[in-house]
Amino acid sequence: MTNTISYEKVLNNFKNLLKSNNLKYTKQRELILKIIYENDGHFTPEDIYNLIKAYYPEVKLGIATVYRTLTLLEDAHIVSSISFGTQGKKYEFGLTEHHDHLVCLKCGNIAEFFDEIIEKQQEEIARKFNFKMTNHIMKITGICQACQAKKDA
Amino acid sequence: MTNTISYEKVLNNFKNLLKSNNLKYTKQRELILKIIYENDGHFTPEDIYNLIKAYYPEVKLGIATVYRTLTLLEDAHIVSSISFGTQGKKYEFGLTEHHDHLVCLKCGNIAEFFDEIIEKQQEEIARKFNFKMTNHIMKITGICQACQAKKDA
DNA sequence: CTGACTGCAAAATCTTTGCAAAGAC
DNA sequence: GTCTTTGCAAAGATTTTGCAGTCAG
Repeated sequence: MTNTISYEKVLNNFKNLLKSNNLKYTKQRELILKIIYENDGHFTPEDIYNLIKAYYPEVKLGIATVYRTLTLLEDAHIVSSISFGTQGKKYEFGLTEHHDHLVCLKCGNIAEFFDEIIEKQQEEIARKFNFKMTNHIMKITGICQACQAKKDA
Repeated sequence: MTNTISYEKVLNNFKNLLKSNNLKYTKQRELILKIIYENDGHFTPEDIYNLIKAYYPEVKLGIATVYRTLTLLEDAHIVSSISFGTQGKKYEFGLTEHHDHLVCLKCGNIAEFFDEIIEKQQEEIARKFNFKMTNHIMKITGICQACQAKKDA
């Protein structure tokens, strides 16, 4: 999903968040946010770790910091995650319009969509159950068009 | 969701499945299926392991067998699973009508619902993307009515 | 300076695997 | 009897935690 907020604004958001929680602004935290913002897509913590190692080899970084920062960013709703059972989670930039996912079982690619009717119905259902909805996810799994086109298997 | 198929039929399904794949019918496999069928609900592999230990203390059972059997049952669509990120999966009996879930973040309870409109829209979206849908899940997370009623925190 | 942050390695979870003994057919 | 299954314990995979040194404010 295309980013609708400038990186400048996002970074300021983040800085303010840190400041107001007595947390520190560090190079590692900034780069983790930046990588996710700039590389539109869905990444595992390890992906993010590797990307930073590749793009910014001069920066010291441990995988634990990636995990800790992702938790921080997710709590602040700056990133959001999508779970893959045993195979962990993937993270994406979260300050876009809400959307759901189509996950290809063959190539692992993730497409996004937004459907007004589904959103409305979800709210309706939560209301019906007196359920205070804080989040909702929808994931359609199957085979994407590209993989269907491939001859093999 | 209430079971609409008798245990007898389910068991026969399973036996046939085993036979036609040259697999063996064992006490452990039967009990795992039975526990899931009889205790309507959502269970972790460990839950299932503990339930069987409690109800059938005379049967020898290792947790690995639970995992192996759940994989088998899920492949056969006899059970289905719902993922909780790092915290593993929960399994439920799968030969019921399709339905989605409302997961309470406080008490972990899972409620179920079915919405025709959402189902239709999902198919519509898959069609739009030329996506061959094999599965779809929807999970609404939040606070259930009971937990909202509790005074604390 | 002071308290938060970091990397590292160890620990914790959850799940899978290797293997010899046991069991189904 | 043969080939699959099982339990156990060890190994894997992913994520979290403890800690001493480092760094931001």
